[in-house]
Amino acid sequence: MPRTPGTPEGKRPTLADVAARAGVSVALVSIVMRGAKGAGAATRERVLEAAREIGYRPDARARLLRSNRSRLLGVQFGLQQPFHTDLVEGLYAAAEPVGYQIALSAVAPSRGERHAVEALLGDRCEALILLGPQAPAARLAELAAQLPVVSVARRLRPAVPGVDVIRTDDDEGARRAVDHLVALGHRDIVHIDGGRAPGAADRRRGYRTAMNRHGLADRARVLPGGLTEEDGAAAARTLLGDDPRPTAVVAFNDRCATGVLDAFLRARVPVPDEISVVGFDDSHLARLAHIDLTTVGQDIRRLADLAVGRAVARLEGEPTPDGESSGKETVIAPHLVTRSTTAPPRNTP
Amino acid sequence: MPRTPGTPEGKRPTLADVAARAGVSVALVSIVMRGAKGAGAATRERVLEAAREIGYRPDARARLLRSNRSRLLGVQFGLQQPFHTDLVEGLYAAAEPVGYQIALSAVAPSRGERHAVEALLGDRCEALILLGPQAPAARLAELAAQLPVVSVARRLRPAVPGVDVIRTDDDEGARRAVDHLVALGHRDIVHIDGGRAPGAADRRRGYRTAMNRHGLADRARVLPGGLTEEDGAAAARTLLGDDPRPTAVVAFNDRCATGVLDAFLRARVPVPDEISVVGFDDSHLARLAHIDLTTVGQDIRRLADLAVGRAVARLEGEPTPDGESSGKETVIAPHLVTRSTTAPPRNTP
DNA sequence: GGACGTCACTAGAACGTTCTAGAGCCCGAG
DNA sequence: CTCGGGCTCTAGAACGTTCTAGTGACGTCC
Repeated sequence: MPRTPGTPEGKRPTLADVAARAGVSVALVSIVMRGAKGAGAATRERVLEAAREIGYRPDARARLLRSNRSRLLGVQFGLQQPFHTDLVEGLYAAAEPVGYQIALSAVAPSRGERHAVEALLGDRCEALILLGPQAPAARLAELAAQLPVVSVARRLRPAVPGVDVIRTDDDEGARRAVDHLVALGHRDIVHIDGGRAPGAADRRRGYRTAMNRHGLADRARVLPGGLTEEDGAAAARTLLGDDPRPTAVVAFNDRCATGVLDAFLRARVPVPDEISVVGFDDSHLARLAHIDLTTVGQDIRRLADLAVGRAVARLEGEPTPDGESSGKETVIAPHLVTRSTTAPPRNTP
Repeated sequence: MPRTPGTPEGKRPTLADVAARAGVSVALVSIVMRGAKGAGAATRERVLEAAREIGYRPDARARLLRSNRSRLLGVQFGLQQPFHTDLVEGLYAAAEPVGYQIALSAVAPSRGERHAVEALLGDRCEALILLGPQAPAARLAELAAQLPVVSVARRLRPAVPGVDVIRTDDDEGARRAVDHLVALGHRDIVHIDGGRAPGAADRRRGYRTAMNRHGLADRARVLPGGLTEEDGAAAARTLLGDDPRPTAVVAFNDRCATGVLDAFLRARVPVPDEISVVGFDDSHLARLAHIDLTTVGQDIRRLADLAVGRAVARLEGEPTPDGESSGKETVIAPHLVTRSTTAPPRNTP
């Protein structure tokens, strides 16, 4: 087995090993490895060479232990949620340029939020970025007392002190979906909601507001849904039984919309000819050529950038302007992505 | 802001703080916190009480730094791959009872495997569990020289010294799919493959073997596919153009199969009446009521258990039996999950 | 020619744990 | 009574880093 020669078997090389080999002090090696100033060019090269030779790799933990900064952002996300995984990718990208690392902790059926957060805290993360957290406000407040907490995609009403919120304007998103459909000529527009999921209440409200605004209050109808394909399909089956069927559906999210699409397809109800469908999230799913779903896009890249930005701002000074730290909410405007699942209703008056 | 009183603002409590409060030595607190023996019942209670009062939480990093064990298993996975996320959940579950933690590092378009692994190594993981790694064998060998490496779902031919492999018998899986279809009466069975994806070659081979075995060698046909819905849909569209259409399709995985299903649905080709479809993985997707896909199930729970088991075995002794450590391969048998996308062909002779 | 800067480098103390020795105590066996 | 052995507990040294406070050596400025 290829093992670097000169290194005691099984023990990974440390600063001291590099220092010995390069004939300098440990402190100087530390300086070189960090790229800090205070080392001559020639020595620097010599140290780097020595490090390369024995395969030195800095020990992140020891490093963090000493410098009381871990430069670690803890991210809690749902393993099965496409929107979350997209977001995680954005977070990685956003954290690197500002010199932070991401520590991931997944929430899954067998692993609750509590567990996930405990792991992150044990890892000495400096701040927490929680994607769509379900924890009660009190718990979030408790966490915020210990370290900066950013909630992404979960609105907090009333605001929780110390918890920043980054979210898409769900309300506005649902309104845009309705506006789009109305502009196409639809009047019987139904909403399949997301139940108690984060953002669901806002989207419901946005839908109602828009319907009212267009004088369609009496036609507004909200069907209980959820965030999986299954929920969407179930709701769609309900719609299939209706006699004057609605001509358009605004679904809670893309997964839900996909379920709707599928149910219609199976029932031989052509989309968008007989019924239009709008999703929410603009996830990978929606973009697949064969689905090509009209949807409300959340600016994932921006959400991620802002989440990291807020956390970092809290960490690096930002001298808690008023009072203590009130918990700032940043709302991003969504945008409608028009694809092929929406069209004017068949019998436009 | 609620802050634990008695603690210096902004600094998290340490063993020393607990010790001071409980009036004992630091070492004793350490003993109590670890649940090690060597502390009296009364003192133990008193220490725990003190810890609770000031909100003490052990510092994982310092802990690991000292005891040269990190008890950390580094897991590399693809953010967008349902099969991987399912597996990750299983890994969490498998690691906990044996006293190990999981450190996650995601691979995404913007974040290559190299990057992901570097992060894990920096975190001082004791072993690496790589889900469907694409890295060249040489790279894996290099890693294996430093620490135990387990490759899940990627076969290594020839075996890489020091790298254990845990995988499903892809070959057998594809054979079972074909057997099932043949038993139903199908003869024109096409395979939509996974290109260069891990496992694809084996599934292709299994398909061919089974076709031969049933005397259908001349009807065997492999269409280039891939691992996304899009790939499946594209291949399905090709099939739609055929005049004597095949009566059954074995897709590389569930996502691919879903794409196939969708394309057929849109073309008004009823499944399974006119054509049967089999997937691979038995992912969440396949189980959705409205998809209800016949598929080849991989025993995810078992794969996860074994992966953790192999890593731990390497770590805890297992005195490298023969020679050095040859790299052990464990192959799990897949099972066919019959759902509603397969049926006898319409015109059974 | 002394005071002062700057530059390259170093010694040694942190950081928050765990671990190794060993100290003090009480109890029962001889 | 003494000895050994078990308990409970403690002091202090690790672990691999970074940071603070230097030490010399060499210029530069009046």
